[in-house]
Amino acid sequence: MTQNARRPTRQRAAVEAGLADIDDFLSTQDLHARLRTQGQSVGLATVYRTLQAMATDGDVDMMRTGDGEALYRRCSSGSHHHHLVCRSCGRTVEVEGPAVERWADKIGAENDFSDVVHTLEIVGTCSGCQT
Amino acid sequence: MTQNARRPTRQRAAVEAGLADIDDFLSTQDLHARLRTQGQSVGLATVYRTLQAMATDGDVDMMRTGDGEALYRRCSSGSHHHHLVCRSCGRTVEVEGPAVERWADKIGAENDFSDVVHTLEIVGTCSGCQT
DNA sequence: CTTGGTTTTGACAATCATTCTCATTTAGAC
DNA sequence: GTCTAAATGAGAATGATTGTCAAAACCAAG
Repeated sequence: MTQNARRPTRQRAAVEAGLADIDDFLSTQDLHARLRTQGQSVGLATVYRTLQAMATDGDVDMMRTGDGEALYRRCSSGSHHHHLVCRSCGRTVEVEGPAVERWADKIGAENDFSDVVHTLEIVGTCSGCQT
Repeated sequence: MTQNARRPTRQRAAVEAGLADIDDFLSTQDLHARLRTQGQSVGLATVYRTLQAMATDGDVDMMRTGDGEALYRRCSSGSHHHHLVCRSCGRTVEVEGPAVERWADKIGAENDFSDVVHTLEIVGTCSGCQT
């Protein structure tokens, strides 16, 4: 399914390297800015294209902020997990739920869906942000 | 937390009525267009504000398309559920997972997060769209 | 029924992430 | 080197969403 027919280019390498530096989710714009700061010259459109391609190939994790912005993070080598995010300060806790994974896969199978993936996000107000 | 201090206005009623007509998810823009077609005069910004308010108050379901667009649908009388969406044709199946609800709440509580809500979406390719 | 204070609305400008365009530059194969 | 398809980049274009702010609607009190 995942066509690894992507060409290795300087820009792609830069994106991968930039992603490797960071442990958090960051937006395409952020990554682009970072690369620029580091003196790497990569076009914004290219960063968009590359991140999207990597997401489709499963090479990075992708999630969306509450207002629909796409965030990417280097794939923590297969360990699939989800996030508990504070709606106020953005603090993020990674959580795992094996049961959820199984449940999602089962639901997909029951309905004859293939290549099933799922996104799950828990949002709340963290203790530090409660008035 | 959810202030039901919203004022009943003609526009709010129109939005609610428009939503009641439809069984599917539709975008703010769509709803606005529909209302216009029906001769209802409601400003676009108002539809945005109203839908968002209703979503916060839990009066409508909200989900996001793959490209981040917000879709709303009249809340099927409080029954919280999730969606299995076909990445190709957009066909949507509603699914429920009580265990997931409990799990999400537990995770929130364990981390001292309050007002915990969660979003979960399962995406796959439905049987009709498999090459 | 007026008055006054507040909330809501609406038209339109402004934002801003993302996508598109298309000429130019590469990577890879021969 | 030569050729071709894929990749890039600069900037324009798109399009959903949000901001602005004066005018209109709501509600409670007089």
